[in-house]
Amino acid sequence: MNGSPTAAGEAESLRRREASWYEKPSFTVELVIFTVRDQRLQVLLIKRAEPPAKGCWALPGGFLDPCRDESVEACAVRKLVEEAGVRAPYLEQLKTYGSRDRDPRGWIVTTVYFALMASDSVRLGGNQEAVRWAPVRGDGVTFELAFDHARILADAVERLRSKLEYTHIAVHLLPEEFTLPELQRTYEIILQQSLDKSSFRRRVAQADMLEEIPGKLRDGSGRPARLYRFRDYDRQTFFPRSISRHAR
Amino acid sequence: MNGSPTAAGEAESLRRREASWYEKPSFTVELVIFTVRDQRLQVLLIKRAEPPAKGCWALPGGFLDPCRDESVEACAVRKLVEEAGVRAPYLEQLKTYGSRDRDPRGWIVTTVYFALMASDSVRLGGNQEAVRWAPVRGDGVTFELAFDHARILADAVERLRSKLEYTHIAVHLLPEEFTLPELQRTYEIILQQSLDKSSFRRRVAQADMLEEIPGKLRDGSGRPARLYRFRDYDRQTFFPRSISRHAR
DNA sequence: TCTTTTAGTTGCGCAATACAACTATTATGC
DNA sequence: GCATAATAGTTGTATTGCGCAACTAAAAGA
Repeated sequence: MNGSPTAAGEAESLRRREASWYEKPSFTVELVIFTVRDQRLQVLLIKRAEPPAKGCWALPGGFLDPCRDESVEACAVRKLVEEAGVRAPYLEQLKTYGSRDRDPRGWIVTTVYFALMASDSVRLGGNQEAVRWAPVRGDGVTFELAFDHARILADAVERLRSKLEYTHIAVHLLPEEFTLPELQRTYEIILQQSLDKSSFRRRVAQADMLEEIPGKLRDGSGRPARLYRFRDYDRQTFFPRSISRHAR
Repeated sequence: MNGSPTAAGEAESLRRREASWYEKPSFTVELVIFTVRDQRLQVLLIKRAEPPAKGCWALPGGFLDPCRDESVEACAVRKLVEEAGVRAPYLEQLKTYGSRDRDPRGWIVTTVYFALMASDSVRLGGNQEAVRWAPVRGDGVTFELAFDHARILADAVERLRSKLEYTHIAVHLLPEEFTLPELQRTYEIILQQSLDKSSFRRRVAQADMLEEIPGKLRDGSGRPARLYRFRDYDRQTFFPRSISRHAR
């Protein structure tokens, strides 16, 4: 964007800006799409149809198109629609990965987004056999992934878990209407530990993020649970414990 | 990295990968370098010597060099040395910004890193008049910045504040040896609120991140304060309160 | 109607916290 | 030297929040 303050740096930067032979790194966008199905956290993968790593499972994504894409985020939204056939449940930038050795084709910079969606809202697009949901065990899947995608997935899982600690994003993994036991089970599946019922409900109530849907109930084998809807898609903070609490 | 699953998408992606006329977006790295000086949070800015936005203050940074830079992070480290003349106090990836309209030259993708450093460790490189520390008021500086840098700075300030809530990173804004009152004042300056002394010290003690430097004291106008050193540069977690606490 | 199953609430003991008051150690002015 | 100011650091305590377990509630099915 701008040169370094040294004269040499400026000259070099200027040369690069104007020289058409200057080789830019390639730029791609990839997605880590999570859902919870069959009592497991799952991630959407695509079988690569072209080399390199042909036949390997990989995260969906591809090259940014400066003509069609208004922004990196718009590119991610476009790929979300193309790959998973969904609109915009929850999309957040995860991190950008870029180095000389992560792809045999050379210098590639990749900005990774992670998305959350309810499993029932997914309509997988395109060739069904080249797309799959893979259950997450520990910090990744049980088989090999192309390129550095195992590392990326591990980072995404870690981010998901840590955001669960202090935000409400788990609601985006459920359908629009859900029960508190379902919400708690979602937390437990992802965090891989059971939570205390009364403490969980106290937190949810304190945060005041859900509104009850009057009258409606969802029934299973026991007493039916009340239905709730997520109220505020903008607010994110959840946790009453932070260092600001020391303020006086 | 790979094409979409549809036949049309694959063909298009293949064409792009192989066609040399395909125009990639430009890629740059920029830095938000924070320090605390004169009881204020300050950010390092550079006066642009070239158009566009010539003469405007902007965040330091520049184009990635695929020949010299091993990775995006290595590029950030290089620019940190070039611009601020420091090694590696604390460097973290903030976010990637990319859209058609953020720079008049066209599609530019920028990965922004934010760095923390002690003000006494800074040796500003190059032309002194083109480099300055600017105090942060609210979520930015009091004057205009080039491009979308005001937005980027606001995001960086927000990230810094929120990380202060649950990590130790404020220690990187202080010299290697510091006192607890200095550390607390650093938190207060950035969070813009006063904190309770005994609670603050309890937290620091619980986290067990500092080691006392025996004997040494730093004296001001009253009783001298004990000196401490940061122990562990790797660990990050700070906060005992999280939803995992509901586990049983 | 009795048992099972799941939902949802209540009450209590323990532990963490906020707040305030206290002690400690230096410099400074008389 | 002694009182005072200034800052560092500790201690005590009322309150709050939390984990835990026991309880009630509402459905299905035998």
